[in-house]
Amino acid sequence: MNQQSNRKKDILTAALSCFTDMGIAATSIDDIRLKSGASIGSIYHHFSNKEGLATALFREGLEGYRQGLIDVLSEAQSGEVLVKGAVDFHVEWALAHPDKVRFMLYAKREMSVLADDAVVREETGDFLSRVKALFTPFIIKGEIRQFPKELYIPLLSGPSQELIRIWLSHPKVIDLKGMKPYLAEAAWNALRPSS
Amino acid sequence: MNQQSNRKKDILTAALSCFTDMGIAATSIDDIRLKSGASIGSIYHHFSNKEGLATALFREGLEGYRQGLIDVLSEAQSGEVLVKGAVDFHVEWALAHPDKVRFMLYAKREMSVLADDAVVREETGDFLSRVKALFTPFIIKGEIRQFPKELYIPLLSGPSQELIRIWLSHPKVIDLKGMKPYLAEAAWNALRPSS
DNA sequence: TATAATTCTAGAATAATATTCTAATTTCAA
DNA sequence: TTGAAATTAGAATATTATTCTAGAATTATA
Repeated sequence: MNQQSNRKKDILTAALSCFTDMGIAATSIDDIRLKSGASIGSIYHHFSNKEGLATALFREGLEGYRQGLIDVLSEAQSGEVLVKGAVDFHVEWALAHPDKVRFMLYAKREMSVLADDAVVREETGDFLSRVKALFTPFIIKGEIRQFPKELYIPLLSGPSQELIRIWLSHPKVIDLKGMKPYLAEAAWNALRPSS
Repeated sequence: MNQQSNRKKDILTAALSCFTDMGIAATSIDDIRLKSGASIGSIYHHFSNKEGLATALFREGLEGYRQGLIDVLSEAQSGEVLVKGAVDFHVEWALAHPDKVRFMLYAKREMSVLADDAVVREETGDFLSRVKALFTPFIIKGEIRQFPKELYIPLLSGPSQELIRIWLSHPKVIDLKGMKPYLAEAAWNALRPSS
């Protein structure tokens, strides 16, 4: 039970590493076999195929990010702390897991168009509901401005997300950590009441 | 000379359509052959391989977007018009070319890690220089706030970009066009002096 | 206009790679 | 201890990308 889990995790780790280095299309199952030490049969036992492997990685990353964000948001006592805390977490997560971010950002939809969207959609729906529940009280209290609901995520994380994207391409040039205060301030300015 | 160009364009069009419908990984050269009417030999005559085809599509899209943006920015007479015009163009371009946007957003880095980055980087550098030249006078005049230079693009287009991303996944649910005023206002608030 | 050179097209032949399949081996519960 | 289930292995097969050779179309040159 332990050996098995490790083997599965080894495959995921090797795959993420290969995907990061060479891109999904360019990494062969054999590359993953060599790097993970698993056999072809073992890889196909644990994952349906290359796409299934990519999907598993994607979901694993998403799950970690979402759980962390919910934890941070749950503790906020004011609208400002909520918003700035979310931005801070977002950037810190990227700094801590650059490979996962790169993979999730660039490799996602590539693999197939719908995949198992049933499950992914449900998880996404749950996540959005939970985030909404954490924002709502502050909107009602007037600490956060009211917007059409689809705008909250773009206003909150859009600039951070865009800077992270640039940072992934030019890690040496961009001081992502140093930009955190600006990003937090910008998000708060966009979401605070009036102006 | 005319027949040839058409053939090449037909291949690009068919490829974009296949990539949009099934994803890059899942479309075979044979799919592109069938949809374009070109032979395998012809496809490989015009493009080095599947990745080269994707790269050509990516560059074509980028070129169109960039040229259009430069045109819009060049006419702006004030900081506010510059910023809001840029956001407006960005969103309108997505509305007009959803397939290209989807492709560029999701399919890009997938294909290979560096590809012909020499050329792409140079083009990107030129583009950024030109954009910078259009912003600078307004920053000097004090109509646009001074920031670390890597922040302008995220603050300007981050929220729009993020909403577009969501819109591509849920086109029926999101009223992208209707959100334009909010996005323009948010960008202007982020970039205008003081607050 | 004739003809050489170049570009383009075609599809069969080949190479690379993904996936399946059968047979062990290991793990775990009874 | 034993048998069922899970896991591993790698050879066999299927799929797909790419190359190659030959011929058709176009363009340039005389």
